[in-house]
Amino acid sequence: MSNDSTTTGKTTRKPGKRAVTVTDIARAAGVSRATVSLVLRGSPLVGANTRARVEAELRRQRYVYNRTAANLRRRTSSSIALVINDLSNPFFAEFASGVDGALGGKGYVTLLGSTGESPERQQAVLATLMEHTPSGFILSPAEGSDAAQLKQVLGAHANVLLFNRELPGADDWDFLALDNQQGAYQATRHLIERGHRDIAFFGGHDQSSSCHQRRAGYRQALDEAGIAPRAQWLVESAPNRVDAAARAGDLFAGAGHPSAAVCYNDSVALGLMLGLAARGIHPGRDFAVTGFDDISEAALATPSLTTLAVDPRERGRQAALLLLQRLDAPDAPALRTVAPVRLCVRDSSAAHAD
Amino acid sequence: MSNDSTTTGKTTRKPGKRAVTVTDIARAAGVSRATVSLVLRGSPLVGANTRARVEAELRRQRYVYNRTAANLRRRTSSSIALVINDLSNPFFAEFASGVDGALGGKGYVTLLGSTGESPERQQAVLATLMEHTPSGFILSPAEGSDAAQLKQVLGAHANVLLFNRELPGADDWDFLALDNQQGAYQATRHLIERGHRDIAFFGGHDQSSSCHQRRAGYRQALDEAGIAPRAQWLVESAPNRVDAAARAGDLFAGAGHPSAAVCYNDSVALGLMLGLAARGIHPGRDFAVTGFDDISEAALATPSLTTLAVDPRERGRQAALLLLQRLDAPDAPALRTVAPVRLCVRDSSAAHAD
DNA sequence: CTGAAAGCGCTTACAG
DNA sequence: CTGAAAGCGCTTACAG
Repeated sequence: MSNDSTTTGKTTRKPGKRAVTVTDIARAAGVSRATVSLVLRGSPLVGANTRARVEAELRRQRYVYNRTAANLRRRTSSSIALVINDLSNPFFAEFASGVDGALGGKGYVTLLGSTGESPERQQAVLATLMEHTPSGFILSPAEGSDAAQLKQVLGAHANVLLFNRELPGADDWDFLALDNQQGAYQATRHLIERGHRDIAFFGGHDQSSSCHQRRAGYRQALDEAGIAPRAQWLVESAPNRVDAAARAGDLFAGAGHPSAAVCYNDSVALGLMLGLAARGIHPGRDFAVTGFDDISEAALATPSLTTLAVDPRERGRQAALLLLQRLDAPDAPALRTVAPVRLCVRDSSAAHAD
Repeated sequence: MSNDSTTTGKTTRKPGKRAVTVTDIARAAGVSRATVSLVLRGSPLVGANTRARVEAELRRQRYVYNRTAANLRRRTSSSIALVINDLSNPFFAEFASGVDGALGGKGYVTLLGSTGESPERQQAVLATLMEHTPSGFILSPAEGSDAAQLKQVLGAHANVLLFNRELPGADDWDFLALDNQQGAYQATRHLIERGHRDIAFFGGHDQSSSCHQRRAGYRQALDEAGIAPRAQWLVESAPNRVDAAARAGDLFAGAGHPSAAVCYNDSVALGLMLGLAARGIHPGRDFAVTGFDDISEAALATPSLTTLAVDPRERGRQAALLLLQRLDAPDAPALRTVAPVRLCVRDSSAAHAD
C-alpha cells in the first residue's frame, strides 16, 4: 500500500517544458479556466464565438487534455485493468487483443498486468493496479488463486469479471466461462457417430475446473450412447505436449485398447499424436483424436487436428462488454456467462472404428 | 484532444463508498496529512512512534494509495504506454509479455494499446494514451506509419522507443531492431555449407525494411561464397502461409531450379513447404528450407523448420530497459540497438544439394 | 453565457 | 520531528 521507493518508477517531466494547461489556454483566449473546461467537455453553455476562440487556442498551443487530472476531480476513472495469467499463450494474447479493442472503442484505456501463473505475483500486480484506480478488472486468474486473497487486495466491492477459470468463493463476481462440457460432448458425439465406442479421455488434471467439465461432457455423450466409461481410459497428464506424448502408452496398458481419444486440449492432442506415431499408430488413420482450443498449430499439424474453436478474440470483446455492463449496474446480481464453442472437424478424427 | 462524451467511458465511483484518503488516516491517527504522506513515502523524518501509529491505521482502514493523485501533484508518471501493431501475433504477444514483466519489476504500469496494423487507429490510440500522461512509449509501428504524424500526436519531445520496424524520419527516437541481415546471412551460410549453390530468397515484400535487410544478408552470404544471385529466384509474397504456398511454383518457372530457399519468415517457409509437397517435392529431403522467427509451429512442423530464433520475450525486456534508460537521460542522443538472432538447425534444411 | 471559488487526493517547501 | 498552507490540472456548483 505504501510507496516503496526502491521498486517504484517515477519520471519527472522534463523541467522547463511544462505541459500546456487550461490556465494557459484561458489566459491566451481571454476567458476563465471554467469556460475552457466547458469547451473541452463540449458543453452547449458556451457561445459559438467564445468556443471558436478557445478551440483555436487549443490547437495553436497543441493542448493535450490531462485525463488523469480530470478523473481525479470528477472522481471517475477511464481505465480497466486486464490481468492475464499467461500472455505468451496465444489464446490469452488473442483474448487480450479482443478486450483492448472493445475497451478502446468505448473510451477506456487498458492497464495490463501479467502474472505468469503465479498467485504471489498476481497479488502484487493487482495491488499496483489498484493504485491506478481502474474502474474494474478483467481477470484470468493464475492457477492456485485464492478468492479470499483476491478480495483482500481488490476490495469486496470491486467490479471484477473473472474469465476462464472457476474460482470457488468468488461467485459474487461476474464470470465468463467457455462451454467446456458442451464442447467435450460434441467431440465425443462426433467420435461415436464415426462408429467409435472405445473412447478415452486423455490429458489434463482432474482438479482443474475445465478438465472436470470436459470430462463431464465426455461422460454425458457416452451415457447417452449407452457406452459404459472405463476408468483406465481416463488418463491424466500435464496440459502440455511433452507430458502428453510421454503418457500415450497409458492408453494401451490394460486389456482392450481404445480406438479414439477426446483430449483435454490441443497441446495434449498434439503430444498424444506424437506418442502414437512413436508406437507405430497413425493418428487419423488407425486412431481418432480430438483436441480443444483450436490453437494455430491445430490446422497445420499432420494430420490436421479436429478440435473445438473458442474464438478467444471474441471472448475478449465479450468480457469487455460484460464488465462495462457491470459498471453501469454495480448492484445487479453476479452474472455467469457461458460462451459457446464450435467443433472443427479435420483429419485427426477421420479414423473409423474397426 | 477534447473529451468527446460519446466515445469516452467514465465510471463514477459508487456513491457513499468513497475511498479512504490520507485525510481519514490523519484524523484517526491524530496527525497531519503531511505526516501520513511522509510515512507513505517512507521518509526518515517521522518518529518511530508516530510511524507505527499511522501504519496501524493504514492497515485498519485498508488504505489504498492513490498513485494518480500523487503523480499529479509531483508532476510525475508511473506508466508506460505499449503500443502493438498486432497483439494476436504470438511474436508480439511474447514481446508484450516481456515488456510488462520488466516494467512491473521497476514499478511501472503498462498502458496497452493495439492498433491492428492501422495507422489511423494508431493515431487515435496514441492520442488517447497521451491523455494519461505516460512517461514514455514503446511502439511497434503499424505498417504504413508516418513519422511526422506520430510526432504530431506524441510531441517531438516524447520518450519513444521504436521496435522492430524502421521508420524513416524518426531517427531521433530510440530504436530496437532485430539483426535481420545477420540472421539471413547465417541461414544462407548454413545452406551453402550443406553444399547448396542454387539458393532462392522466398517471400516478403521488398519495400518492407525487414525484408530488405534479410535480402541483404542473403546476398552478402552468396557474394562471399562467390555465387551470383539470380533475379528470378527473388520471389515476393505476402508474409503469410497462404500466399507463400500459392507462389511456390514461381521458383520453378525459369530454366534451372534452386535446391534451397531462405524464406522471409516462418509463415512463408511453412507455406512454401506445403506448396513444395503439393508438387511432389519433399522439403527437408529434396529441397532445403529455412525460416525466420521461430514461431511455435516451427519446431512442430513436418519436417521441423530450421529458422532464426529472435526471443521476443527477451526483446520485450530489453525494450523496457532501454526506454527506462532514456527516461533517465532524456537528452542523450538516440540509440539504435540491434538484437542478435540465433540459428536453430532442424530437419527442413537437411536436404543436401545433388 | 461567463467567472470566482472550492476541491479531487496527494506532496512539498517552509515554519516551528 | 510535526503541522499549516499552497498547489498539481482539472471540474462543478453557484452567482451574476
